[in-house]
Amino acid sequence: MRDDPPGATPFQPHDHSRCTSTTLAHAERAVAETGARLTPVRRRTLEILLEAHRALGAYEVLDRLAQDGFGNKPPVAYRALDFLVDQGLAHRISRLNAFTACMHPGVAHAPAFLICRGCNRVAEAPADPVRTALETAATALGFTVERSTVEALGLCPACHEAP
Amino acid sequence: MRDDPPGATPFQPHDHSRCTSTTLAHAERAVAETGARLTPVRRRTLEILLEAHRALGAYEVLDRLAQDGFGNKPPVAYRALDFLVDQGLAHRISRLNAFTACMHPGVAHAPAFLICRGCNRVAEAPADPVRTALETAATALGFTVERSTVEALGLCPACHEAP
DNA sequence: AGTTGACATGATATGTTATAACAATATATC
DNA sequence: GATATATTGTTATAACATATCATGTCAACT
Ligand SMILES: [Zn+2]
Ligand SMILES: [Zn+2]
Ligand SMILES: [Zn+2]
Ligand SMILES: [Zn+2]
Repeated sequence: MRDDPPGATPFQPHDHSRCTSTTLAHAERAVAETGARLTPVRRRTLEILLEAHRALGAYEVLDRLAQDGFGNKPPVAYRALDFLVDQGLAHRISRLNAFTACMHPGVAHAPAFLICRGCNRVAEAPADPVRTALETAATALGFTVERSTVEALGLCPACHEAP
Repeated sequence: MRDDPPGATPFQPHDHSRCTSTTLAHAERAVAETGARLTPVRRRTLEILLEAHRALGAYEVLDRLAQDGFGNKPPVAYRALDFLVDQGLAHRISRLNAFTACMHPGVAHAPAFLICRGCNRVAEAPADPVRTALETAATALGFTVERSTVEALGLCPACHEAP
């Protein structure tokens, strides 16, 4: 479980190495519980995402993996990324065709993503009210929502001040 | 301006040829007002989207354009599609990397898209409450939203009954 | 009518993102 | 240790998107 101050996001300054190690430690446990394995490629892929703190394209991830001696063919990256997404350890940012480490692993959540066009960082915002509103709109049309994507593009606090 | 019954979507049965011709007629006028031109490729592209009533990939559109004697190279489709999106006559569905004709042209709107995984049709749902909720969540983190994407995947009324 | 400039289209080439299919290897289970 | 299952590696290709330059079209101005 994370012990970040409430409202912490990649936008605020924070102890990043701790942010990374805490999440990795959680991942080990969480994955084991499901019977799956956090193998070297998968673990390294998660580290890469955590180090970046922004959305990375699959091929950016792949380059780094290859540098570390793992395979250098697309499926290597896509498989690891898909695994992390399935396990709730990473998210796919549809708008960017890219991936980012989850900042709240272990907590059931379907966040809204806030994508800063200044610094490219991505934060997760609580989206329960958003999804409720979406459900309501969909239900009015007889539509049953199974999964949904909520992404906002704009400016984070830091980039807002220094454009 | 459209005169569909309120709540009409591609999910309900409707007079589709009318749906198409009404929208095209509107497009002619709306585009002219902006000083732009609804050229043959552009018009045909809009027709293609309207006929499909679902999201089409750029290359699907391109194939149909080529069959009709237009160019068969990617930029032909992408330029026409980008034009329609700029004019508010079509929308890009991020999740599908695909495009769909706007069902409410002329009305300022930033809809939520309801994507049926059964029949692949796409409907637009009013999303004002959704965006308000998103703004609220973003503002709480000091984030300024400029554009946003709201897309839901699920089942439309028809596909819900006949799976 | 001829010139000009803005817009639009055509064509070539390339870049980017993603998956299918199969072979090789590691790991768990009996 | 034999068998089944999960994982990784590799090849090849599909699908999506853009940069760039050449050519054509049209309306405005002189
Ligand atoms: Zn998350
Ligand atoms: Zn920023
Ligand atoms: Zn629309
Ligand atoms: Zn359906």
